[in-house]
Amino acid sequence: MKSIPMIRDFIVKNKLVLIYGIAMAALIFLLKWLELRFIIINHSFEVYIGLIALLFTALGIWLAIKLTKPKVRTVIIEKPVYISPSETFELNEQLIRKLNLSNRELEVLNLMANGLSNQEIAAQLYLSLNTVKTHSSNLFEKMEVKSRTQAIEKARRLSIIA
Amino acid sequence: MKSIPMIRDFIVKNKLVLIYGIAMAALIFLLKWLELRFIIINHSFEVYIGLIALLFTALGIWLAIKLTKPKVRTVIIEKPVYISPSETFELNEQLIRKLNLSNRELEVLNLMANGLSNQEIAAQLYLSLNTVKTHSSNLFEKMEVKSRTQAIEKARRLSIIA
DNA sequence: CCGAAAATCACCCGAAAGTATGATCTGCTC
DNA sequence: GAGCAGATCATACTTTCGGGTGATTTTCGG
Repeated sequence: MKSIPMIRDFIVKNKLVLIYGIAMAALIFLLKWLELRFIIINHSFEVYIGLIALLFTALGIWLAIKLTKPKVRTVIIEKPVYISPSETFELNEQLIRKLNLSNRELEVLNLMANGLSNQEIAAQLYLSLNTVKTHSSNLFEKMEVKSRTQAIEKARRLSIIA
Repeated sequence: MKSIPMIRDFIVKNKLVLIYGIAMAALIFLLKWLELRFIIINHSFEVYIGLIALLFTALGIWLAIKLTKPKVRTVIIEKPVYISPSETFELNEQLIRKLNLSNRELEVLNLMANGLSNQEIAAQLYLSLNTVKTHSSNLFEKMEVKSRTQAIEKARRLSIIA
């Protein structure tokens, strides 16, 4: 019969829940007992409710903390990945065409990816700051991103830039 | 993806909460049944108590989950190294060590490189916006850059991030 | 246990980034 | 020549970033 091992397995897996359930039952019966014992506590009803609330809040906190998985120390694993120096990188022309990025927008994108600010890009391309902003705004809209860092990340992911 | 352990963790947590909720309900209904069967007492009172207990247990769980510091997870740094690595490799090692970036700073750097805003990084790491700013400021200083895009670019160039 | 480093958070402020809108100007095509 | 898209620039505005400073708490090695 498999039922015995299954039951044991169930018990092991749900040990905490079972323990808690039993504790719950005990607590509830204790409360019932208290209630019966001090049946004349009409005046301290609010105190009673408050105690219940406090108790069960603590119980919830305890439960959550108890069942939250143990803390794990942060470990830095340095994992060297050797890659070939041969430039297998190809600009994804098709993708660029699909995104419908203009030349200027691509230039701006590349300079962005090199860490240049809008002001520096403007100087590099002999444009005004406002023009760079316009290009970058249009770029973000076409790429469906909301910031230069997202644009850089997506462009790299799509192999639009090196 | 770093998010997967967190998602799994979230699911696990909720599963436990659900299990607990069901157990609670079962216990309460059992109690009610017992009460109806054998005792004649004011009904609404126990229902009220039960609801209070449920509510505040949920509150406790929520509080604990919300306020508990997230467990730190492993930071895996993949370092692509080009062939003829005898010098480049050492150089990167030295640079990384010389830059003396802390774990948190590296985490922030990686999330930055994924295009996240400071606000999003704060949410991801369960930090305040101010803390993320502090980390990024320290990061920029250590890396000798002046903006997040420069940090991303330099980190890529130095193979500190993928 | 103590001190240093790391991590956390707060407040203020200026700079940069990003949004929205509109206006020229140019080159191309129908 | 009309229409159109790209490029250019502007103004005005909101949001985000980054620097500076100071503070408390955690963590960890000696």
